[in-house]
Amino acid sequence: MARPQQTDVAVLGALSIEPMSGYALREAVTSVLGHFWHESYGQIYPALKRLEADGLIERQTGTRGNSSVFSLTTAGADRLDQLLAEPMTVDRPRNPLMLRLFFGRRLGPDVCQELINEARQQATAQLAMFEAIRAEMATEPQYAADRPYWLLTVSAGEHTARATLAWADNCEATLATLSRLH
Amino acid sequence: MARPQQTDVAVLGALSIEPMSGYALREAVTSVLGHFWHESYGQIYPALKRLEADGLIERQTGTRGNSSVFSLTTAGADRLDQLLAEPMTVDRPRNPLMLRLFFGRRLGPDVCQELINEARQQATAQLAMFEAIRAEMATEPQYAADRPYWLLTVSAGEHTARATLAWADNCEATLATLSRLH
DNA sequence: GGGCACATGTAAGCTGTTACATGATTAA
DNA sequence: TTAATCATGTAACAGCTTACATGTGCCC
Repeated sequence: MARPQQTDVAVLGALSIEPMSGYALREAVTSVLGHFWHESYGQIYPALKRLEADGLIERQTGTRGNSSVFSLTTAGADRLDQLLAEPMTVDRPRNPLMLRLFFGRRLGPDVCQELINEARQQATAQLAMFEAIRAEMATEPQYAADRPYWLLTVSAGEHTARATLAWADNCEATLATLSRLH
Repeated sequence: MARPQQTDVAVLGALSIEPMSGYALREAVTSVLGHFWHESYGQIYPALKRLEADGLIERQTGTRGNSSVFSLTTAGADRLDQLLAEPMTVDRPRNPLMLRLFFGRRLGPDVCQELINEARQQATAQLAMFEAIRAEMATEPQYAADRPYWLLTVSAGEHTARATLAWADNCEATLATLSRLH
């Protein structure tokens, strides 16, 4: 069937920025790609094993006893470019907040308002996080060539978060009316 | 472990609006919840079987030979309310477009621009779809009590789509500059 | 010596998709 | 009659999470 190996893109991509251990890879994916991507250890370690067996990455012994540092091989870089150029898999959305709001009549306007308030708080927290990411990037001159692309994803996150806040404001008025009619 | 059964929420929820067959259920989920939810036959039919065995839904013989119409039982309605009130599962984001743009340096500015143009077209198509949904809802007085909640989800989709368009405009300027430096 | 962060990996099991198999009804 | 749509279901498999098992090195 060969669905594009999305995990491979993330792993090879991260190692293309700089060599690191599986643990650091997970850290990097969580903290840097966290707002649009996710990988668990159960995905990462088998992926590293497979990619190593395929000659796409190389393992060097790290500074600690049992630790390894993985880096891209030439074949790995080619494979990454090939994967990046493949058509993207359609994302099948599953938004549990929307599912609840759609059946919101059963929950009532006040519970719906609480759910939306949660979403608002998350969006606010995200905007603060993006602010911090921008500040941090400005202090790291070594990634200058990648930075403009990274900022595209930060900007996307900011636009989405601000859209959530605007939407939440809209909802508030509607739900207040419904609540008054109780 | 008992992760909340999200499929059950969608199935019970849909049947709470009106009784229907498994096939119609799939249709309804795809067309009505499509912009924020998804279910496949491989999920729906086993779920219907299980929910029937648990006495949460009832099966009546439909108009066609082998067809069934499912409707909520009282226990099913209770279960739905219970599931809706449960905390939402955290969504683990996986946005293949952002993953590609993050490593966009390897693709180059022109390919990135193409990817963003695709996203823009999708957002435009979505806005047209939401327009159509609003028009259709206005002609269906029987769902008046649910409509305000449904419109919350439509509004969310519209805000997100407009945010995508604004973001795409932003990106275009950045990428045009990068392209000129080639 | 104890706790924490770093580090690697596996196994069980659930979720969800895809492809397949089958058949009824309706409209052209 | 034949194609499209309606309709039900299963089996194989891919993807992913969680929990577990194990160990190192550093700092207090």
